[in-house]
Amino acid sequence: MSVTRKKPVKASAESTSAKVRAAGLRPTRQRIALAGLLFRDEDRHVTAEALHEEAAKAGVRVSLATIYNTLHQFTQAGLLNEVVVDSGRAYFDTNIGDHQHFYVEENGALIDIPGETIGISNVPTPPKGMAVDRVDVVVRIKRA
Amino acid sequence: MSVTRKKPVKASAESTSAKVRAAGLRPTRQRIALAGLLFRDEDRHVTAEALHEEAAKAGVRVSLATIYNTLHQFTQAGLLNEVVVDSGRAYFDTNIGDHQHFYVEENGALIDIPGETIGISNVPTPPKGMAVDRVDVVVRIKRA
DNA sequence: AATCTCTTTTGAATTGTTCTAAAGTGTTGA
DNA sequence: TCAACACTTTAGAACAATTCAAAAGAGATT
Repeated sequence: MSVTRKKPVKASAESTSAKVRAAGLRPTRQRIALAGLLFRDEDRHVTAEALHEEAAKAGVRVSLATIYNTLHQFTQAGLLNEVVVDSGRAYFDTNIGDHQHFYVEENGALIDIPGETIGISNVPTPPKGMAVDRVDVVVRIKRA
Repeated sequence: MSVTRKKPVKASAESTSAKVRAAGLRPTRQRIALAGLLFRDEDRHVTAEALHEEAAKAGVRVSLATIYNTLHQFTQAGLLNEVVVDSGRAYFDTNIGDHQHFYVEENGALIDIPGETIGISNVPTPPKGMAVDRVDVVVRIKRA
């Protein structure tokens, strides 16, 4: 069977607002604008700094503090996932489904690996009283 | 069959010195002391800050900058592995063999998972011109 | 011991992120 | 519609982790 690649529908301003509201957050100018940038296209990966610049280029005036607040709120609301690949900066991923990443250490680029690609088996039972939150797989790649 | 758990031999001052030298580094007082702390016992995980404190308690005077230098040099020499589980601080692991980790987000603890436990299959081919450097698996756990 | 090179150190500098207090804005009910 | 309130945003300070730079110190080699 062919893999069903969900082509995201270009979100309208209204649906973006609705999405923010649905997340339990007030649809403020900033949040709507950032959601618009984040969920407009294909799945994407951003750092706070990168999104800040992108917003600036798009003519949206948002403070860096708000970028951080928003990224965390969206993450908490399940709209984003945080990806840990670098001790030094945080990446946020609009793809909240089960999947993994290639990480190009050289330039900090992240590339999605569809969730059904890699097989992970025999994840051991956590210590008493603990439960698995999630299993992260990062395939670090470099120039051949 | 039973898993062969290599019980590390208590490294002598001489062998520690030799280990540092073998790594292509001058066996200075600081490096020998840090190697002594790091490779004395079982496999262990440290942060720069933690090792700094530990050294202080052990009566070894080493600057934090040297801790960082040394951890990186040891890593580059293949004596340590860096583990990325937290965008915020770097962990170093004296276990340089193939294995994975449980990561307790709550308190930042790392727990080794023997390399032969988890099965990873079908790691996809990296983009043209790239090669897999390594595959990291982190099992994030939390209080049940 | 002289010399050369590699190391360590201190403290400043950077980077990424969070905090704080004040000003601003969405929402609600009269 | 507007007041009133709670939630947000903002600028800038504060922080934490790490790196850098210049000068002093210490192995190695002769």
